[in-house]
Amino acid sequence: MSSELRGFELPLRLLLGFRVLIDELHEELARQGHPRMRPMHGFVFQAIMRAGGRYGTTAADLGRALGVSKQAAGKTIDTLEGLGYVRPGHDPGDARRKTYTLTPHAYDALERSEQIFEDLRGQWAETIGEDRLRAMVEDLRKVTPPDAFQLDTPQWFNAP
Amino acid sequence: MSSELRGFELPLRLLLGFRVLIDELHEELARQGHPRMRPMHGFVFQAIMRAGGRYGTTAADLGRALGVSKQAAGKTIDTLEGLGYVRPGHDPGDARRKTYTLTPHAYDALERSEQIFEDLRGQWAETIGEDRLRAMVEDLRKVTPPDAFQLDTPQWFNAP
DNA sequence: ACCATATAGACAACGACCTTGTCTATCTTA
DNA sequence: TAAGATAGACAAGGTCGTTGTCTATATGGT
Repeated sequence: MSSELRGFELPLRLLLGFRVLIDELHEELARQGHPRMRPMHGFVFQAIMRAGGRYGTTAADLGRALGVSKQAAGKTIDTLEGLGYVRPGHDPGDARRKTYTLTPHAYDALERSEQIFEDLRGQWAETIGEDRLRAMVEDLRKVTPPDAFQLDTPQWFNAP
Repeated sequence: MSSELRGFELPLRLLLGFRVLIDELHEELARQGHPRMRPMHGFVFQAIMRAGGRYGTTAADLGRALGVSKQAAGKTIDTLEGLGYVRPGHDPGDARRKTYTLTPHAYDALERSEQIFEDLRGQWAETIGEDRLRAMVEDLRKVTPPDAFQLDTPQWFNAP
């Protein structure tokens, strides 16, 4: 950081911290049988779990959960289906709904992600101290919205 | 956060912290005469200052600094020129180079950004304590690369 | 001084991902 | 039972990135 731009350091370090964790996560996931999984997908998996009804999640549900159009969500689902992470189903009570549920492959990715994040967290704790790391997360919770899931990150970053 | 996804909280909070700061920055910048400025642009301004030669920065320079192709950097520069943030110049020693420099309007945006970030930082300090905030940045410095400027964030997030 | 190589920039084609709009089928509700 | 809402399919278009190609200009070895 140049000295004349001191104020930029906080946001920059937050972004870099996120990137470091996500990059290392996906390097390790690639080694563990998930080479095609993208940073976006973990968020999408969680949105699919949250947004779904009794018989699964539709593209329209997912679009609402992610803050994108149903068409965009539909294309994301097509990609995930091609990668074997979701599988189509149907809602017996509503013939319009084409639902999707996560496959065991997706749950495997989520479980491995959880383990890898815990390992990375352990490395951070070794570097900065367990108490300081706990304080960091606790403090970030105080300054961020409690239940944010509409990330829509890619577009947001340089949207019109 | 659901309890079964505890490991996701650290990266998620880092991303949300970044988003909160950037969103509030740009809301305020919009009020202060920079309504068309995008999150990407602040990074680009800094890259233009860093990457440039004696007579300014070329699209090729900027592309290298940002980690994108010279064509993509050229389009970004066209946008910034249209918004009045950069102005073309030339290098008397090299007729190939079409250089660009930041305009006073861009420096105005950078100075206002600096001030707004300091205000936001002050709000965070009130919420979590000045010492804890300083500790957070210090700790993040220990776990992130010291001099990262190849953010290429939009593409990275859901690249192929 | 000369020629091979590298680089800047312009232009074109294309791909990924998002958007809006439209259409039909199906569900819900007054 | 009819009106309105919603799901999904399809098409067209925008933004932003990519690679490839071409010309003009520098640079460096001979």
